[in-house]
Amino acid sequence: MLKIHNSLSGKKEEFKPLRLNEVRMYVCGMTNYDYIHVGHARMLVAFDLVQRYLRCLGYQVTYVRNVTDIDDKIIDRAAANGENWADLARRFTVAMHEDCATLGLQTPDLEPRATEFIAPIIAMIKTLIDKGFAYAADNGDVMYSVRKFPNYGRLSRKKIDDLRAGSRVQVDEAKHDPLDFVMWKHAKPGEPSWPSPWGAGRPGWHIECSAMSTSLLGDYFDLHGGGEDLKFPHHENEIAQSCAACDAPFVHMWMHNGFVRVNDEKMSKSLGNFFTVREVLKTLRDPEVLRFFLLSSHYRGPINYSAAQLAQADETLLGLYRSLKDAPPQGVVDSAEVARFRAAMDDDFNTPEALAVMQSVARTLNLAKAAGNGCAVSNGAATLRALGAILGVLQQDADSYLKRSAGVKSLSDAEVEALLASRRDARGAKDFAESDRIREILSAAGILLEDKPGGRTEWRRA
RNA sequence: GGCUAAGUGGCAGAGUGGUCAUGCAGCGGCCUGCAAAGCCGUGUACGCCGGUUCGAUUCCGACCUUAGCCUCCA
Repeated sequence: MLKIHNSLSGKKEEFKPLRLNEVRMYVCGMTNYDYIHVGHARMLVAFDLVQRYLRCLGYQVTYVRNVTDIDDKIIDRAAANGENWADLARRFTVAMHEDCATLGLQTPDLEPRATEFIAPIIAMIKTLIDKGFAYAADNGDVMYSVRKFPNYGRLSRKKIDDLRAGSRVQVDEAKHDPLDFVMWKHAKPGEPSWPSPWGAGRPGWHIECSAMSTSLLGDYFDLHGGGEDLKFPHHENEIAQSCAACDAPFVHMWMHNGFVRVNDEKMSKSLGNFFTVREVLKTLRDPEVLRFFLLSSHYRGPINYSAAQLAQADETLLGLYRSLKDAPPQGVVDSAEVARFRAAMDDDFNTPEALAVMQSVARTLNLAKAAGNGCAVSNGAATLRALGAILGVLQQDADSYLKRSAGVKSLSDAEVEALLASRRDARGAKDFAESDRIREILSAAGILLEDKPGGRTEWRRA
């Protein structure tokens, strides 16, 4: 039985799809005006995992992750670059797709872009005006009247009056109430715009997600996810819009992932303490290390990003690949271990616990190796790979993974093999001084050796 | 100020009302020509103070600390 923490109730709840065997989920994706950073990667990986596991449980999943391709930041950045805003958004969307693929993310079933949904957006705004939830302001913007929506603040547990008291928002003269938010922004000269009943303009961020999600998934769907920082006001506003426009509950369960921190501070563009996925990947043996690192703590909690942490993830993952190495194929998956793994995942996607199960499978496998029990070895490897497949890790060839290095290769594979051949001769002649000398040379070049029974020597890169 | 999370052994990180997380690092051992890897063993861990309880790291309350949201943000 799958339990998911629902932000709406603040508790773990049993997950039951609204339609039999079918799960519809929407995740707030990226506004693409720059390369994605590790914080974005965490969100992306977290919901990729949710989606994978739901499929693994046999649900037919429709996973929608949007792209915001029109927005103030895109316009500003494009202007600063002297670039066309649409080109800039496209360029960084391509880059995001590359990064997603590198991180082993599965492609969402649908990836709507805001600019493709202008008509539904306008229709929804119209409905909201007709129903009295919104108004066209004097400056040409269309605003949502927050106070008209009775449950406003329910998701983020905020009271409207508290918000008002603590509000640091500069009061916009056009707003009837400082809390009201913009759904349609009138275009200033030179800005990209679309025609609308309220004049040329562009959609606000919140209405995009309301329109895209309900257009594609219906008035009431199963899961809606995003980063914790979107809970307020973005998701709160989505609820206000969608519920009011559709007269439906909108979303069954809300999921929010925790932040990536750097020195105990949120990693964010505004603080400037961010690391792009691209630059981080350059320092790693394999992109899988970053994915594994992200999986090593629970998706709702905070995770501290540091080179030391990444190094630890690398070391642990290396150990798992070492277990997998030289295992004969065609093993039988151990259903008891799968059950343990699933129990962990069923508990609100507890990946650290699931990883612990994988460690115990690895130990069993190592034990079988030591005992020379080939059958148990291949079964263990099959199990480990099957569990890894659910998380999107451990699917690579073990030997080539181990021979990969994080930095620049100082010796080619052929050079390593040549040195090993001389060392083998020296060992054969019991010239251990020479043998150790060669091992030192290799070690200095980042090549680690393992002598196996029968005079065979294996190697990997540090 | 309001609201929300969180404080676990050297580090990272789960979890639980009373036996074990797990990984990395350390220490001892087996194995090895020596290593490495692997295996076995090994740590008076649960912010502080009260309360409930036969028993609390786990439940309740206060307090302290940190982070986040209240403005764009994954």
